[in-house]
Amino acid sequence: MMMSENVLDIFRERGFLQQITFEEELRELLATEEVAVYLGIDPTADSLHVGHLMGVMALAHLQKAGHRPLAIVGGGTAMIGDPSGRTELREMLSKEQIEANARGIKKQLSKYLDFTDGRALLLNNAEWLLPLNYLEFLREIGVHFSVNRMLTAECFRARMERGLSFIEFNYMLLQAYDYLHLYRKYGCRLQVGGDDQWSNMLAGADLIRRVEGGKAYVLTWPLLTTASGKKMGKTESGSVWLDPERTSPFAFYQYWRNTDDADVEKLLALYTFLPMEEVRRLGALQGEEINEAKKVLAYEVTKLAHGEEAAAAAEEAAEALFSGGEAGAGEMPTTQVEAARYPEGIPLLELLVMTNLVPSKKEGRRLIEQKGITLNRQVVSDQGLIISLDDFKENGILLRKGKKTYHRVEIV
RNA sequence: GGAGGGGUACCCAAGUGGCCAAAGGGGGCAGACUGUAAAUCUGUUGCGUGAACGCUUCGAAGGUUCGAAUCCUUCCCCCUCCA
Repeated sequence: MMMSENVLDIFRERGFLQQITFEEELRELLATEEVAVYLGIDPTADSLHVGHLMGVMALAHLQKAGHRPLAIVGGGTAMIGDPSGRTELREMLSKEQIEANARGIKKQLSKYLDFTDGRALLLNNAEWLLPLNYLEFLREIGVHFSVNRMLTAECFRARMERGLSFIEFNYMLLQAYDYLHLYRKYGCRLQVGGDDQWSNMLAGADLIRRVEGGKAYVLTWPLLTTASGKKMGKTESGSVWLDPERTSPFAFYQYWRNTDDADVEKLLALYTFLPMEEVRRLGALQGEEINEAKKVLAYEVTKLAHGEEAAAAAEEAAEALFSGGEAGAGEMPTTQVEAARYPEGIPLLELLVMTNLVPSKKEGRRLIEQKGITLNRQVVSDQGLIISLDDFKENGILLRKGKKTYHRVEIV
């Protein structure tokens, strides 16, 4: 296999490297062979969210470099719940639920990975975890684990304070077993994941060594928080999803567009495929100019997730809205209201609640009082405002909450 | 199983009979300033068409009282120490 650049270098340069085992050996391996690489994904919903994207990008880089991604949805392990980084017992999912989620996830992964001819695989670990026999498992796998050692692992230590159930304690064994299984069946020799998975992943590589005498590697990337300390992909209103039904491409675009100055370069490196030269150039822009970089970031990431057309539309809509123009009707959340139900016109407060712009009328009143609501770009000051049906233009009316939240209302 | 401590709003945390829809902080939302950034400052932060008032809310259910987050009873959950 011929490559000009080792994936590890790409990883390092773009910020995907936190910890790694046997770096030189792994580098050599990645340079000379096609390696099957394991990434675990939690199937807690039928869609990925931005928090998953780092792993997806990592796999994409690996695939581009000629390797074979194995994305594993933890159907079996989701029935247990990973204690890492959690303070409470995770909720468990039903089998049907997990299968449905896996289908949704695969569809999204296909935008980043090539699944044709088995060049990448999406597997459900329930397939090999469910048939396990407890006694056999203990004899085969359990013997290789030292409780003393496990307790020293960071992921359990944090939980010692609050208490850890036995079922959660077993999570490490199962994930280790996954790796072993993939090693046996697919010759998988690299597991990648977020740094919180480090001990679980090491346990797997260890198990492979003990049981099969095989050599397997582990690589983690840093856990990302934004400059303002939030988890990547989380907003106040919840996760930013890849599913356009959950997070519209416009909202998705805006999420990236509103990146902290300090994060732009890092995010460009991690979440786009732009050459690093370009990433650095954009990241170096100062003051107002860095907005250019944010636009590129938003456009590129949206393009990957939703396609070029959607990205362009989102960009255009944003441009129009923030520079005072009118955006196309399809690019922002829209609510349709039956005219017949409001012969007298529609009270604005009701509309605000209806569109989910505010959770209650009380909150709506507060917003109006604080000049936070705009109707067709006019600040509203009358809390009792009733919008007459004549005010609806061709495109309906445009509500704005604060500076960035837009919502269109049409009558039908 | 035994002994002790504790469950208050989105989170942390005060409050131990009325002045409590509940201090303070964090977070959120909005405004000003800006660049759709950050920082800062201001306002706001249970619901009901403003105030008054009403309704729901201090783990759950009952009870005492003119009046309960606060007192009593039972139950549930969490933590610490012991076995």
